[in-house]
Amino acid sequence: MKTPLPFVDDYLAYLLARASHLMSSEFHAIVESSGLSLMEWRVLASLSGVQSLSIGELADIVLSKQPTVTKLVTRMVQAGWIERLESDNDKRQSLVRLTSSGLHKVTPLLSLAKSHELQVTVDISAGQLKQLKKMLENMIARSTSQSTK
Amino acid sequence: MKTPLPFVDDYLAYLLARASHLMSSEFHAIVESSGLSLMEWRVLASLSGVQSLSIGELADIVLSKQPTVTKLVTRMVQAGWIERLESDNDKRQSLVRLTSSGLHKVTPLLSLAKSHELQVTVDISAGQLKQLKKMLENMIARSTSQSTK
DNA sequence: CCTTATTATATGAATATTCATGCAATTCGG
DNA sequence: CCGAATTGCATGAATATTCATATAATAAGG
Repeated sequence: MKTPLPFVDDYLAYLLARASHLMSSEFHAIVESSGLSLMEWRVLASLSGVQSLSIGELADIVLSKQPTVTKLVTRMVQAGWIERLESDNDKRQSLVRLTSSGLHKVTPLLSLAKSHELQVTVDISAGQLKQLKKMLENMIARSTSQSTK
Repeated sequence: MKTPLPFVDDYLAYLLARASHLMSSEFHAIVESSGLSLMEWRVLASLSGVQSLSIGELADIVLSKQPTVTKLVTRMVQAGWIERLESDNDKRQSLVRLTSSGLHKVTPLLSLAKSHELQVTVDISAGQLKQLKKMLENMIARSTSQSTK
């Protein structure tokens, strides 16, 4: 039944993309019943637990381009979930933080995300999961160190 | 130096998204010098080694929505890399296959993709890499079996 | 068969993303 | 310090994606 896909089947970039897309879109079903898009969820989750982030930091974290995030943030400010504030250190920066409304919106989702992760990884042993995460972290760390060198 | 990100740091969906985004955008630098976007590369790679794929199959494989793929395919047909043909079995389907121009375009990239994978995973042992891929495949397989039940 | 539902794709309007660029604030050399 | 280069963000125009829907072909039920 399974279509053989000569190239993509064993290609790591594709497996990562597919697994990522899978987890995100499964969780999207949960997120959208809160009236949030995936990108909005990512922004709120990124902001939870920190004082504030700049547009640039946010763009890096949510894996989007700066103009995209500028406009996304504008919409989310209008929705009342986040607010802008100016930086003391660097007046070029536009900092963003959760409002209490945004915090209220994202808090239940943080738990739901964790329990979704448990569902998805139910067949993987704790040790294996730790290994998996460590390999992903290493791949990510490798690149950030390379770009610094 | 590393910003602590309370939520996303240990969240599997995020690690996958980040690792995936990383590999794709690194390879994007290679792909774009061939004048291809990432989605165009995915389409060509998906079509290489198979006779043809329908729009729907393609949309599933390249992780996009059907209308997106319909329009992407239209552009790629105009560029001469792929061609449409009609299905004998089901006249609703619009099949797509590589042209010789498309094959010519994608062939060198298939090798480059493999060698890029080797670079990215150089710090991971062969056994670990196999494990990693297996876990990703299992996650993917789990979902497709669930949606069928 | 014939009707009804379903499936595969296309398409137009609405929305979002991206590219190029501009401006203001900061940093860097000398 | 001062000018030149760089950085951070915003913005408008171009492009791409998405949603809703339409159409045609197939499948399913009686």
